[in-house]
Formats: sequence, C-alpha cells, structure tokens
Amino acid sequence: MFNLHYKRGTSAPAEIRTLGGVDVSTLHAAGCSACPLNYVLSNYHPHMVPRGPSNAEVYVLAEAPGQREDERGAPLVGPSGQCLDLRVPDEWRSRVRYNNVVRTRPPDNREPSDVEIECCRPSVVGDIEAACPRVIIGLGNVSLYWATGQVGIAKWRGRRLPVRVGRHACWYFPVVHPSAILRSRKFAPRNASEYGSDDELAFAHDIRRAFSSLPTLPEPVIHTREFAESDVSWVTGHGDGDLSRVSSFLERAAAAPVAGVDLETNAKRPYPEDSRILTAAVSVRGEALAFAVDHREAGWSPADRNAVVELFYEFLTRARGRKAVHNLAFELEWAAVHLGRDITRAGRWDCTMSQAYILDERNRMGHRPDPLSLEFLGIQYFGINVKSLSRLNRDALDSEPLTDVLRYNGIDAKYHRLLLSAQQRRLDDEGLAAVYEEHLRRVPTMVLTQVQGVPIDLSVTRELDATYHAEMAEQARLVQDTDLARQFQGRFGVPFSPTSNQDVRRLLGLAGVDSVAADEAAVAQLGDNPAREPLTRFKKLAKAHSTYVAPQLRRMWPDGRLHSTISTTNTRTWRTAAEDPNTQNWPKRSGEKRVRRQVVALPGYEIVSFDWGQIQARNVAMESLDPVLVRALWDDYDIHLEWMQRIVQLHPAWVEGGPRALADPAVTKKYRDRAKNELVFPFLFGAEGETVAGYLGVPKRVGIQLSEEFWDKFRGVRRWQESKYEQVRELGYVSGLTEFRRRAPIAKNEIINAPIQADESAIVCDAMDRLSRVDLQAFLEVHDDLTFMWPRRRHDEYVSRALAIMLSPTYEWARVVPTVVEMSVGSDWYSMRDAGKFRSNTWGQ
DNA sequence: CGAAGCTGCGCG
DNA sequence: AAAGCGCGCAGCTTCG
Repeated sequence: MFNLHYKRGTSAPAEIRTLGGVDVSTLHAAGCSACPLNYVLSNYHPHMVPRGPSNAEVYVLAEAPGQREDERGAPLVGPSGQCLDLRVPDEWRSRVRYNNVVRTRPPDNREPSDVEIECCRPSVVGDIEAACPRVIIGLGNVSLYWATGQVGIAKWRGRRLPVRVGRHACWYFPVVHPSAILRSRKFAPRNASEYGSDDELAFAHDIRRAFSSLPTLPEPVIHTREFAESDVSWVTGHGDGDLSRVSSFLERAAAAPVAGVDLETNAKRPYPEDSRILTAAVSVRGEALAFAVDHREAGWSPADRNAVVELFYEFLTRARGRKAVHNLAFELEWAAVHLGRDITRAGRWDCTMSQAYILDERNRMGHRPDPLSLEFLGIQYFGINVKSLSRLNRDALDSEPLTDVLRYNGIDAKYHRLLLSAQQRRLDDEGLAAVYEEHLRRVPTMVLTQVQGVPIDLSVTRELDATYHAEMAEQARLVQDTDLARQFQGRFGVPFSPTSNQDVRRLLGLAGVDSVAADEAAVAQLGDNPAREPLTRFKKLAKAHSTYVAPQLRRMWPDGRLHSTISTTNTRTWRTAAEDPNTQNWPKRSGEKRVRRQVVALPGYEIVSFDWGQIQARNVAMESLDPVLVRALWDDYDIHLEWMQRIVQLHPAWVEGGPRALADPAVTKKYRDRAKNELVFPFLFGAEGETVAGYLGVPKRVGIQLSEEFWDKFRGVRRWQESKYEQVRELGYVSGLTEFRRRAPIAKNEIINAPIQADESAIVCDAMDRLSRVDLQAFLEVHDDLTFMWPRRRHDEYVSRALAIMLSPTYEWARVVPTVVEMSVGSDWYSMRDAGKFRSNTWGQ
C-alpha cells in the first residue's frame, strides 16, 4: 500500500486521506495501538524512544530500527549508525538527536508500510516539535517521503528544502541511507579521511554540508496557496480599462529591478502558421499581472490586440531591470520568432533554469519532477508545488478557460521572480555568480542557432527515403530467399519478417528469450549462414533510415528548416545537447554518411564548417600547464609518433612483421594512430598502465613501464590529475578553468573528463557567441565544430571575419597554447572538402 | 496505455 | 577498430 504511493511519488502524505479504507486521522489518533508491528513478537525493543538530547539543533531521521538497534534499544547504533557517525563532526556528536520514521523494527528489515508509518507519525512529529531542530538530516527515501512527500533520493540528496513538521518549520537535508552506503562500499574506511566508494564520498560531503550550513542558514519559509495566489491579477481584454491597465502596469514593471516574465502558448515551438502566444504575465514586487494575447477567449478588438503586443514588445526591449524567466530558451525562441530576433539580446534576461543548473548540474534523474523544473525548484526553495495549484491541461491551454490560464500564468511569472532572487543568493554564497553569467550568454546564442535552423532539401530526403526502402526491400528479399526463411514459412505458416526481432528469435529457436540483447546474440548465432549478411545489412539500413531520414518527413517546419532544440542545461559537463531531432550525431565516418546529403546550401550559398583541431589535448595543456605538452603544441611536435617509437623499442613484437615494416609510411601511420588512441589519449584521460597494455595488446609490464615513462615526461599532467582527485575529496566537486562544477558522486575518470569537456565547450561556445553578435550565426554546433551557410560570392570576407574571432579566444587561460581551426566547404553537408588549416600563431602573417 | 528501463549505435 | 567521457534516439520489454 505504502509502496504504491512511494514508487509513483504522486501524492504528498498530506494528500493521502485513507489507507486500506481507514481514515489517516484515525490512524494518527490510534497511534501505536493500531500498529501492525505490535504483532511482531520477536522484537526486543518495540516503540523505541529517540536517542540524544531532548532539545537538539540537528535531528537525524532514519527509516526504521534494524536488528542491532532492536537488540540495543536505541536508534542508529548498528552498522548504519557507525557509517553515519564517522561523518558527524566531533564537536557535534553528543548534540544530535536520532529517531526513526517507524520506531519498531519491521520483520526481515522490510520497508515499513504506510499504515505503520502513519501510526507512528504523531509520536515522531511530537518529538521533532519538542526538539525544535533547525536541521533535519533525513536518511534515505522513506524519511524523505515522510517529511516532504517527495521521492527520488538520488536527485534530492545534496540539496536542502524547507519543511513543516507539525507546528515546527526547519530545513531538511536529504542524504542517501547509510545502509546503501554500506552496500556500495569497496572497502571499510579506517578514518574520516577515507571513503569506501564514490557514493560514500558524496554522502560524507552531504553530511558535512548540513552541519556547516548552520551558521548561515536562513529562516525556512514555506509558501501557502494563499501566498502564491496573492497579488496576482489579470485582464482578459473584455473590460473597458483593460488596455490601459496593461499599459500602466508594464510601464511600472519596466522600471522595476526584477520582473518575472512568462508566456503561455498553444504549441511547443513557434514555427507553425497557427502557433500563437495565448497569454503573457509579468510580475514585480507586490504585483503580478497576466494578460490575454491570442487566447481564443481573449476579448481584444484587433486594434487593441496589436496594441497589447506592441506594449509587451516595448516592455521586453526597454525594461531597465532583470527579466526573470524559467527556461529562457523557450521564451526567447517564441519572442524571437513572433516579436523579432532583436529581443533575444535586449536589456537583461535571466534564466532561473540556468541558475539551477549552475547550482547543481544534475538533471533527468528518473522520478518526476525533473530537478530543473519550476515544480521541483518551487518545492526546493519555497516548500510549495507551484504546478499543483492549478489543474490545467497544459497541452491544450487554448481550450482551457482563459481566467484559469491567466491565474496560472501570473503565478508562474511571480515564481520566476522569487526564484531568481532565491537562487541568486545561493550563487553569491557559493561563489558561482560569475559562472552563471558565463552560462547565461549561451542562451540567446543557442536560441538564435536553433531559430536559424538546419537547411534541409526535402526532395533529397524523399529520394533517400525511397532509396532506403528499395535497399531494405532488396535485403529482405535476400533473406527470404534463404532456406532458413523458407523453413520459417513452413513452420509458422507466415512469411518471415526481418523487421521483427521476434521473428528472428523464433527463426533461431530463441522464442523464449525475451530481451533485446538476445537479438544481437541471435544474429551472431547465424554464423556464416547466408541469411546473416542481408539481415545485418537490413538492420543497419532500417536504423539509419528511421533515425536520420524519416524524422525529417515528420519534423520539417514550414520554413524548410529543421529546428532542433539546443539545450545548455542537459549535460553534466557544460556541453550542449540537441534533440528533436539530435543533429549532433549524424553519420560522418560510418557507412550511412549519405544522410548528410539532406543538408543543402540554398542557391548562391555554401556550407562552411570549422573544426577545432586537437581541442581536448589542448584543454589538458591549458588545465595542467605541463611544460612538455605546452611546448609540443606550440612546436606542432608529433607526440604520437614519439610514443609509437617508444612502444616499438620496448616491445618490437607489437608491430606486425617487426619494426622493419615501419619503413612503409602507411604502416607507420597506422601504428602512430594506434599509439595516439591506445596510449597517449587514454593516459591524458586518466587510464592506468595496465589498461593501456590491454589496448595495445602488449604485456602488462610493458604497459606499466610505458606509464612510468609517460608520467616522468608529463609530470605536470599527472600532478594536475591528482589535484583534481584531491579537489573532489576536499570539496565534493570537480571544476576546471571555467569554474563549472560537477558534483559527487563522481567516478575517477569522470573527474578528469569533466573539466576537459567544460573547457572545450566554453571555448567553442564563446567563439560562437561572439560570431553570433556580428551576424555570423552558426546553424550547428557539434562540440568542436561550428557550421554556417554563407553567400558563396563573399567567401573570403566571411571566412576571414570568422577566423579572426575563432583564433582569438577570450579566455586568457586558453592562450597558453595556439588555437587551430580546420575549415571545410561544400554545397551540401555530404560533399565537404578540406579548405585549409589555420593556426592562431601564424594566421595573418 | 503510458512511463520507465535496457541495449546498441551514431556523433564529439 | 580499439580510449575515456559526454549525449539522443530507435526498438524493445516490463510495470503499474
């Protein structure tokens, strides 16, 4: 029963009225006398009392007593308690009070049921009220759900949220349950400076953070529905004074230091002909106004409607303060398309989603709500679920009553403003204000990129579609022609369908095996059966067609472009991500490169691409300032060739045919590339000697020898890697030259990779931003690659303007090595030709 | 019937 | 071809 709510996470405890037909208030009144755990006769200490001082600033709330606790009669005195205790600061150890959500041990350590939890609630609430803690450290999901109605400890841990427990308000710090830490340990730490796993390190920092926050912890504020709805008003366009109300309000709002802004629309994207902004809302201190725009119930005359849009446009372009939006990219895309592109960089725009991302980069972690959603952040900062205040169907707002939409719109705008201030304080406290500013300027740049769109020639798409269908049919026919398929028809009475994995499994007698993994095994099992090759080929074609061709037929917008959504808050490393469709993973080297033929320059234009050469190796040099690596990059010295030679010296058998074979330049190139991919890059990215030996296919001792020599040569890189590991141990996060943070838990290799990806992204996005501001607007960004469509006749002018920007990175730290950019040009994205390699230290000379 | 999880594979 | 990490999507299964 409990588990149902718990797993789905749909209802807060306050909203659960009955359990198994019994009113929750009845359970509360009955307390222990109604608890099913009374019938567990094997328990030594039922109804366990809390441990610690009766008045405590910090209160630890666990799930339920375990075996050891039951034997000794006190909460958290078993292995979990010890695991926790190791992380409690010494000076606090005797000042903490410990309790469980359920005070009697459930049999076999099962999770307590929700009836058991509710029977116990009054006593636990009473104890917390009496203890009056400023901080509750909640262990695990059960405690989290008990106190907040939220589930998903993985996304809540490491944060804090205000909670009300009975008549008491305080801060709740969710942490993973120590029993989970015990399970994931690779070894038992001997002291507080050791961590048995990446998770335990994160756990230790969570606990530490809860204690260290006490001196500066503000009063918890928990918003009520009444508060959320107060001072929110609206106009529908039906009233006489509506237009002047909008006008005078927006005039005041334009002078305010902060204004929350929110749009409601009838579609997700602004490109279709019938896409409309339904309503808009603006919030300033003490006042929020929502107004109808193009909602079907709007009462404006055509002239008044245009006047409202004009007033809104004026406000957006002239507001003197900060315009606060949650998911600014969404708002700006609509504003750019419906009101004008100049709006994207007008005045000061703020994004509360970007703030949240900088404060904690985790997102999309299973359970709803998403940690970057307004819903989640409202709970985190104000203890209120803003979305639950209305029951609108958000996918069809034009069909919902206008006044309901306006109320909802106004409340959202209000919370955009409140959230901006709350998060800005946290950014300032954490020293992250500058990183937020750095992230913020990406938003208009990426919006303009997605508005620009990828030019697609649909006739090519249709041609490819037909070609793929024909080729798939051909492969299918080849499969049908095999004995195997004929046997299938004979046995099952229906023709074999290569599209059906089920058919493939039946064909091979694997019908009982129900998993996708089995399909790979199934094809492999075909051995050299004549069906194998066409079947494999069929699958490849089907995959390429469905991923890179068919979507265009569904997703093309009326302007002949593909407008994927580019997100700047989706990755854990500051990279961008593109979706609907993903335009960052179109085949380039693999067999299906031809799908790129769909991207075609308009007549008189050309596609121009710039690729940052070796950018990640340069990032390692920037991070580590290793003199040998830095020097090599200035001198254009071939590190990979050098290490190829060293491998050969140590282990001549590595080269097929012996070292003499290297006399052939093609062989040398092959082994140089192997040295690059199997030794140099793995080492720079944190691989161990043994792993590298495995990649190279040489004995372990050779790998270890190479690793010693490599780190002898690149001592600075090694020191840098170790300083990053140390940073995570000390601070609980890793950051690089951009100061962007990736938080624990974080694996060893992720620690090295995160700063590299963040720096890489910073360099490319910074260039992209500066290009965008002078009308050199890319339509694609693929991590180390920017792609443009420019007029062919002005090739030289555009290229030199762009190179001047790309070859002079803004960041001082990026200039310790030269920047290298490789250009390619073509009439479409398939037939791109190399068109030069440019280095910052020689260009223009 | 939708949400969520898994696997493989395209790109950097 | 092959590192390590970072993504999104197709196609499937499971779960409630």
